[in-house]
Amino acid sequence: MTEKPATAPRLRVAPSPTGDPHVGTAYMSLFNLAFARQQGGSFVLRIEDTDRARFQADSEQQVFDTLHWLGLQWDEGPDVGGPFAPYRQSERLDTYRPYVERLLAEGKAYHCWCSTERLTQMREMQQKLKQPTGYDRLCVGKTRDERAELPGFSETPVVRMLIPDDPPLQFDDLIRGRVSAPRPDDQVILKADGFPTYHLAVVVDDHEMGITHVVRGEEWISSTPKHILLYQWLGLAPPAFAHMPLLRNTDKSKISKRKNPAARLTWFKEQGYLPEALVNFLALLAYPPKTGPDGEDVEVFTFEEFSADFDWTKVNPVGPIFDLKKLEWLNGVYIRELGVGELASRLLPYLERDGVLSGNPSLGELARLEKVTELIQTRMALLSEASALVAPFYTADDLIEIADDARAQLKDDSGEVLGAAIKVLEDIDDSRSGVLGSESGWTAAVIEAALRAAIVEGMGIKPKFAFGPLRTAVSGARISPPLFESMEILGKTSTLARLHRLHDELG
RNA sequence: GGCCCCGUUGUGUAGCGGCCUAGCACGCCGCCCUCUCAAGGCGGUAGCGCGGGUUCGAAUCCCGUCGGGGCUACCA
Repeated sequence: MTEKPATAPRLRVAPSPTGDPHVGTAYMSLFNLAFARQQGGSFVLRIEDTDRARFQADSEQQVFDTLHWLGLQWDEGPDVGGPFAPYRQSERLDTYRPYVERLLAEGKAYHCWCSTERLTQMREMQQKLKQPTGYDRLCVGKTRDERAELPGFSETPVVRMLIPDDPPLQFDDLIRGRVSAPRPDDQVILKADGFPTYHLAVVVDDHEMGITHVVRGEEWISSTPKHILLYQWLGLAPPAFAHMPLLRNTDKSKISKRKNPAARLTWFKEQGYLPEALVNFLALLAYPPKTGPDGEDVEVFTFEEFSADFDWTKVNPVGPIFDLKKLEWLNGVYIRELGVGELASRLLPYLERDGVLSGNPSLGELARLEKVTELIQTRMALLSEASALVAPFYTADDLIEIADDARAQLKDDSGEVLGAAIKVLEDIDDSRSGVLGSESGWTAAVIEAALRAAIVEGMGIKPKFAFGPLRTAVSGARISPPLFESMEILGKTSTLARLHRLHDELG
């Protein structure tokens, strides 16, 4: 690990393991990382697992996997360790305890024995009376026994902040400038189960871990006064804050897994998005692209390029709608930029998943895949789209199924066209010739010339209708990779078998 | 309800008082290329929420209004 200067910034992302990793976590990680790298600082991954009710055991590993997949690498974290370990809040309970004791001793916090039922009732009443909601301080200044006399008592107390009359309600934000926030109520900082709430844990850990910049979603603006108050009470210098805009669903609400499948990070991999395309896309949300030499926007770029001149003040505070259209386009751009071999190997997991290839393809199958990949590289927006295009090349000749829409396009003369094609293709010599001899007569160019001569010129049929039936016979589909190249890859025997099959069927 | 954040074409953005008859990209539409579909090339469509100010001049500044969003938990 390289040595960081003492003044280098330290940033963190702090997801909670409560289910499928959220796209917002990747979004926050990206901006945190961009700044950390630019400044030669550190990026920390901390797991905020203080909510034992929503905790999901496999979620943490999924966070690791998805962020790794995206190439957003952290310097310190639960899996890689670091000077401020542990990086799971559930393992840091002893760290929080003295802070709570101190606040209690200094009268800045107090025990509260109010039951959940009483609290709920109180809140409902406040809402009904259109009063601001907030704890009514029934427990302030009372001992356990005094409180136990009153209704709505719970044996296990929580600890609450005693918010003063004049709490700090403004702070400076790197993105928004001077920001105001609501007056907090007496927030719980230690739950009945002994776990801290987010508000206490985040302040303590950010301090203990030397975090200099707190970058998080806009949803936290209203909680920031509580955090600043805690910093003040504990005599700590608060970090710099940057509140990122929230990603939105199409209806402008905060992006959610229920309304938007793209809120789940794992979804992108399933769908066949490239991680570099997703990262690029995320960097375009609420952030302007650079301008090229001709005044054009440069919208395709690497993380390094993004990081190089990243600037918080350029972040747009308006929450962008997460619209997949541009991401699909970007994905296509990245697919086209890949080397053919690289693309083919990235296709493998999808082809296996869709049953096109086995998990252990033969050398011959792989060689063919590379040839096919070349044909379909410009024909995909998503990696998962390859399966349908590739499948005919790995299907036995007598198992090619003719799709309904392809069959519907066959015309009365399709049989004759197929017959003519068969006749002329049979005459092409596909034997390897010459001593150096890798050349065969069975090439796309030769095939095309023969077919054109026989059908287009010989029969006077327009190319579109001349080749349609052949495409259907060879691929079983209305849309396919280029026909002549496909025939070359399939080989003479296979091509003729498929033509014969449809020809015979049409009578 | 209260408090807070925000408001440029369908989407992402540029614009920071005159260079704006508002630029770029994606999308969409059309044309070209063409064996299908893509890719590629060319062209087109569409926007400053509204109302007041300030100013010689406002998308840009101020106020109001409307609209959207967030928070308002012993969730993060």
